[in-house]
Amino acid sequence: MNIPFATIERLAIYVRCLRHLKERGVKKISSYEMAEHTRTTPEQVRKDLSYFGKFGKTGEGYDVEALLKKLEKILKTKRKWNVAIIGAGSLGTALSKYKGFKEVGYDVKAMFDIDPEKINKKINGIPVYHIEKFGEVVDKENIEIAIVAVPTEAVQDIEEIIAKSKVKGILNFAPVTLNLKTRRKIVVLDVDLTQKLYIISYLIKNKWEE
Amino acid sequence: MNIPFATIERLAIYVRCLRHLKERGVKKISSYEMAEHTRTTPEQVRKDLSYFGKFGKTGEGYDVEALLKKLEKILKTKRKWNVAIIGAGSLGTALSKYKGFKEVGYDVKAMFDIDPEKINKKINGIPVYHIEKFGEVVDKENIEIAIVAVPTEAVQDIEEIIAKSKVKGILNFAPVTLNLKTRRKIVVLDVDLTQKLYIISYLIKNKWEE
DNA sequence: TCCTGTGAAGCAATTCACAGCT
DNA sequence: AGCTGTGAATTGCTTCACAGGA
Repeated sequence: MNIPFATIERLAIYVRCLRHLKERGVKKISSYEMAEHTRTTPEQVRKDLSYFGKFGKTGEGYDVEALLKKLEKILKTKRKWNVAIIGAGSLGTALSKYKGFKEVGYDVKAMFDIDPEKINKKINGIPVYHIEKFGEVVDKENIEIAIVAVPTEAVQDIEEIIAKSKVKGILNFAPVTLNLKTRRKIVVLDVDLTQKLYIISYLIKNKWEE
Repeated sequence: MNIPFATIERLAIYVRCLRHLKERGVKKISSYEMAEHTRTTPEQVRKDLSYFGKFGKTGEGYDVEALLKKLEKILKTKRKWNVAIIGAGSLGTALSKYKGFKEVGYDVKAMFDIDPEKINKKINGIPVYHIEKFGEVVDKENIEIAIVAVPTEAVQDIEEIIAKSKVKGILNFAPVTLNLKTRRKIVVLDVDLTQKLYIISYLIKNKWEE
């Protein structure tokens, strides 16, 4: 069966939600309550889950802890992932401080830059290497995911370096489409902050002024 | 006609792409080239544009500058927007430094926090206020968009403050669903960094290990 | 009664295929 | 020949509606 991408996106939100519920000691939850917490509908919640199995009890709802475990397994989120951040500027540094990553199993093992002032020092305890060492460090530290946080001008220079490395997935904050010339499949997800603001502007205009 | 949300999302990417092309002095572009630059298909590009009018010349393609202007107008991106950042931690600070925003017309006018060490000082030239002053500053500075960059624990405290203010749109970096109890429509867009990593993990697993 | 799980229906988005312009 | 613009076909996603278990 083909699982909708939108379902995967929501699954990640369900995991987040279930974690919060577990922390607060909530034991049971229905698809109705879940939907309220995640801006969707109960039917959607049930349908999303149904792609992967039957996790609920009729008339009762879902067991928070059990469902969380199942979803984490589906998303492969239970195991640890080693991450590198390319670009030790303000965004890269902010991301390296982000506690949320480590809490859920994403461990930033290395940062990369070209500024000699930054190289061979540590930022928040994370070693900063020259970008030339990327492939080498990726191998040594078993890094599977790279976060790209470099300015637009620098993207060209790092595309080839990434393509040649063994990295499997990229979270890209640079506002350009990465052009990875490689036979391997590399998963790329874009986070374009400016795009989000554009969309907000459009939605404001169309919700407010008509 | 009802315009697909996915179309709006792509429109923002087209704008970004056209800006780059314009800077590089490119005058003409076909839907085929556009598609290559934006990870989509030529048909999709043409269909997206067709919701808003006819911008191309048969057999020739699109005029980069003219198309850019049209799309900017559609997205209301040509006019200026005043923005506030709530949370002067590392993420908020990184966002305040982000040059991309100002370049495209989003002007960060104020930041908010509760830490007395930060209040009444400036970060990157932007004044930091106590969150209590939020409504007041929003009015005075004509702020329409708020960027939420506070830790999860702090979200509860700011939800009501935002709901009461005149803000029209929110870009939310906190990994929780905002619960804005207000009659007004406020546009909320979430950027959940952890969610993105979850999705990458899933996609890696499903592209690589089967 | 309350809530899950799921085929079927309905709706939305994408892709196809081609007419038509230059 | 080359490329746009767009109805029609197709694919994909969501919502409906209800059977069935506790």
